[in-house]
Amino acid sequence: MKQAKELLGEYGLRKTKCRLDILDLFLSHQQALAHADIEQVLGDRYDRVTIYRTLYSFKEQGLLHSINDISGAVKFALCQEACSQHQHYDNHIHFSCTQCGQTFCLNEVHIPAMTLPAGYSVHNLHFSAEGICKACNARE
Amino acid sequence: MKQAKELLGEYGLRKTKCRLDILDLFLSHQQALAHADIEQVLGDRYDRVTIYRTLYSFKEQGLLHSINDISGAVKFALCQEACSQHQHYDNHIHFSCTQCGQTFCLNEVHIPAMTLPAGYSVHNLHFSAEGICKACNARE
DNA sequence: GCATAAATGCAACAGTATTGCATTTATGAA
DNA sequence: TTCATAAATGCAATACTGTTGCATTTATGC
Ligand SMILES: [Mn+2]
Ligand SMILES: [Mn+2]
Ligand SMILES: [Zn+2]
Ligand SMILES: [Zn+2]
Repeated sequence: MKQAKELLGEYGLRKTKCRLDILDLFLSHQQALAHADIEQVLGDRYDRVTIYRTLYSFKEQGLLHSINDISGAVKFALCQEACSQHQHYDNHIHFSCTQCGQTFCLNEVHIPAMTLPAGYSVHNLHFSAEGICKACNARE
Repeated sequence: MKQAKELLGEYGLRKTKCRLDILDLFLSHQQALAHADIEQVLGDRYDRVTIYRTLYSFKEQGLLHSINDISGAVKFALCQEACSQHQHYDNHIHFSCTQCGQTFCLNEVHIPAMTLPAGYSVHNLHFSAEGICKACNARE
């Protein structure tokens, strides 16, 4: 797995303590993270506004994509493919576990093609599934 | 189209002025409505908290379903099929227009079947599309 | 090391949603 | 129709989420 430091370089982002720590969080977790999740871990070290702005910068540069979670919360996750500030390629499914509340990117499941009624121009598709995740199922 | 009054009766909801007016709004609009939309029309007549609680009651009884709109706003729309307080059957697509900001239920487009990786139990699927709606396309 | 632009921290603010409680209202039974 | 009761409402207070402006600090290239 790539180091936070070199990733920031690749994406044209300055290497600050806050950004390194936030990116490390994402690199060491498989799940999507909300601002509140990050604040819980790093809130005593960095201002909440800075965390917001960091997430926004990361998304802007194609390092993260945002997820409008089924719970209503906005979450963020690492982009898997070669996303850049010009184009995102995150056409995968998001799975939200109703038991543990975590959200995962299912990068291996692609969004199927669809035909909408005439008159509608589609620019983006978002597909999310809700249920019990792997870990919670295994725990029973 | 059914009258608001008889609908409230069918769904076991008391017939109050507020509920009748809010339900009338939904019956006379094809689009999904956010709390703010309703408040804009009825805010001088009913308290905003009452509007929140009305929407929640309607959803609870299976009269409305909520949509986590791509814009981040929570919107509500009439359930089409025989939804009840026990079970919702709203497995259709939601279309959000990036131009006019409106959200529509595309009840005629059903969500295709999908296979998720082993270990995940799926209980609900949510599919949303983003683009230019029929009306906005026609206007050009 | 230095100049500069970018990033940060802090305060203020706006929008959205929730809770508690007193008052009002809809409903079914008398 | 009246009445008792539970449900619905209005209002105030509060919490949560996100944004903006500005002074200060920091990373970066020279
Ligand atoms: Mn994702
Ligand atoms: Mn719908
Ligand atoms: Zn889980
Ligand atoms: Zn439109």
